[in-house]
Amino acid sequence: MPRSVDVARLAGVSQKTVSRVLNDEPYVSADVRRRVLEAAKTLGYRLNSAARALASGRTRSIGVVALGTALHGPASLLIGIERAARDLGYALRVVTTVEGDPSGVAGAVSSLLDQGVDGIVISEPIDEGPVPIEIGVPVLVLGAPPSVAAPRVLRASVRAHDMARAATDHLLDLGHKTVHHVAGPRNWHGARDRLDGWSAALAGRKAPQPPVLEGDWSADSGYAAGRELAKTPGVTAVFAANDDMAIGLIRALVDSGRRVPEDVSVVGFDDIPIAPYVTPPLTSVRQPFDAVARDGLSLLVHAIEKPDQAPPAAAGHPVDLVVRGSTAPPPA
Amino acid sequence: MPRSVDVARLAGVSQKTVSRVLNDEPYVSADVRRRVLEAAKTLGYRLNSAARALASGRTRSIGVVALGTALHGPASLLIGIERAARDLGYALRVVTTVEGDPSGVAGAVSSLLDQGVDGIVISEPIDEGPVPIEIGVPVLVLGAPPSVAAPRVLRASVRAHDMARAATDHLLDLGHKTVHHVAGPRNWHGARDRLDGWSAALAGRKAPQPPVLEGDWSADSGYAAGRELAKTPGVTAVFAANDDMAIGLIRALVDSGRRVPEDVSVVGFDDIPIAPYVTPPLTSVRQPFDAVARDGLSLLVHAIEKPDQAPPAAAGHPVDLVVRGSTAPPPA
DNA sequence: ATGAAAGCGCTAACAT
DNA sequence: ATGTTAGCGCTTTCAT
Repeated sequence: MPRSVDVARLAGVSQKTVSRVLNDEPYVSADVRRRVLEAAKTLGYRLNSAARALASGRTRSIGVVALGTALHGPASLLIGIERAARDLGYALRVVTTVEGDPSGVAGAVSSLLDQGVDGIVISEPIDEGPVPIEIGVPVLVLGAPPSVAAPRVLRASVRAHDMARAATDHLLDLGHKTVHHVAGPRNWHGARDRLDGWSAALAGRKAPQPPVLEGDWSADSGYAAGRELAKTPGVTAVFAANDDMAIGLIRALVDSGRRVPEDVSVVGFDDIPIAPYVTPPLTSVRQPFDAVARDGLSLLVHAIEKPDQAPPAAAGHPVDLVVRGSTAPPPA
Repeated sequence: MPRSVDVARLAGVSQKTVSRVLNDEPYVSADVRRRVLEAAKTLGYRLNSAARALASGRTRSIGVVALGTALHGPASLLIGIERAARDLGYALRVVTTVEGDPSGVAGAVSSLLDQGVDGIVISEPIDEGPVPIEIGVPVLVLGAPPSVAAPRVLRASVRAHDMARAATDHLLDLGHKTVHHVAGPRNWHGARDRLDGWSAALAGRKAPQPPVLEGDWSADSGYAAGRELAKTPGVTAVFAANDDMAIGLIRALVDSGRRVPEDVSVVGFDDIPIAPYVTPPLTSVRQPFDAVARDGLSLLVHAIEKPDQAPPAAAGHPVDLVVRGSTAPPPA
């Protein structure tokens, strides 16, 4: 493997100058820069990241602690984090956790610290309690209210409460007297936020609060909830906590002889890629995973690179309700 | 941050001895070992991985190139890879690619090489063609036939062909004259393997090969295929290339007045967590993602740590067909 | 605008 | 069973 001295020799400059060029530092003449880059290319030279990390004290990498699940939301968020990190010039190191393992998050954080990351992202959709470990680098907590000890703790999340409220308000605006809710598992904070947003919307209109059905995010649990709701008199509008459940719900309603949206309107949550293609096309609220990941990571990188400056204010993404064919005014 | 000399001083030994203890090297007395570990704990000492990597030439990390999708299969495999790597004592660095980006895989590999990984896993369910970059470390290719240049190229994959064949044979064994197939997207090699296995099973029994319907992995595309099949006379058995499509397919059949499994039997593929809980419980073939990840990574780690020894033979996991309520003999 | 020298904190090779 | 001595390949600091 060629080293920077080899490049320097070939380009006829000092090793330090090679370092300058490769790090885009100022005070290098255009001619020298060109020669260095050419020499590097000729030799197939790559900067040694371990040496750089040792000398500079920074690894240019970010660690992520994520729940090991293939569910749409968590997996999409992880992908968003990777892209955002890469766009900001950071590599990503990932450690997954298992639901219900109490020491999981702390252990994962510890292994990231061993690897020497410049910052840590904790993306745990299920609240696993405080993280009992001292973290010496900035931390970004996604979704959950942070309960970690670190020099700098940032937070970013989708505005699930407002999004759920908008979904519910949309149904109320159409004239529905109230809106039923098929919630996600209680221990997911995202599910709780949606429940609260739904509840707040109903309270805001003084609409009655029907009992909540709880699913497990799967289309099938939505189907079961739909069978239940089809038996319940007076159901004209339902807000499901994710699109999969909404799709199962619609099938159950249709199987039970209720038309969607003529008899019952349904709103989902996530706006998954197939939402426009189901029958009827699903009204949903888009989860801005990429945007949240981008905003969160830019906060984190800011904290890493400019530790003494205050973090820039989070933008806050507009709620993106996508109205399609699954919602309509209630039957006359 | 404390360094190993600090630990050495506190424990009253040389710095090298600290290194020995922390690396589980032989020739350290029990007493010294205890003292060193205690001193390390007292100081809250962590090995500096950059220094270790620089001195040893190894990073103890593995890079993964994975398609950036939240679909069940790819996401599950990624999680399996992370766990397997961690169990083997390696950290994971992840780079995602975007479908259809021709230079994506090469670029991702290049960025992993810059980070200095000891080995690379390429987990791309869609064939993106050969990877035009020289890789100086062992490579594990998951699923696809490898077309990369590296000192050592390993491969691991689920036996999708045999699994599809077993699923199809199961239906033929029940007495069905033939089996229809709802395939995945043509550009996914997993979809092609399943198609081939299905086709081989039919050929093996000299059963007629009905035209194939192609879905996009979603329950909804399965539903569309089901509507189509419900119109086709003589359909008594269907093998769907994944469980989501199978579930949509069943709903479509039921919506069209066909009973499952009395009139039509359906087999899925993946054995996702909810497969036992749908109605009727879904017969499926389990994809052993964790096992494949484990096997593949142990091959890779072997190639990393013992470059001159031949790789151990891959075990090859038994096909795991889970028979549930969605399959039965054809109607009389 | 460029270069020389001095580490960063470990592991490797060689003592003892 | 333990210690000593050299680097690993960069960045940093200070000259020029």
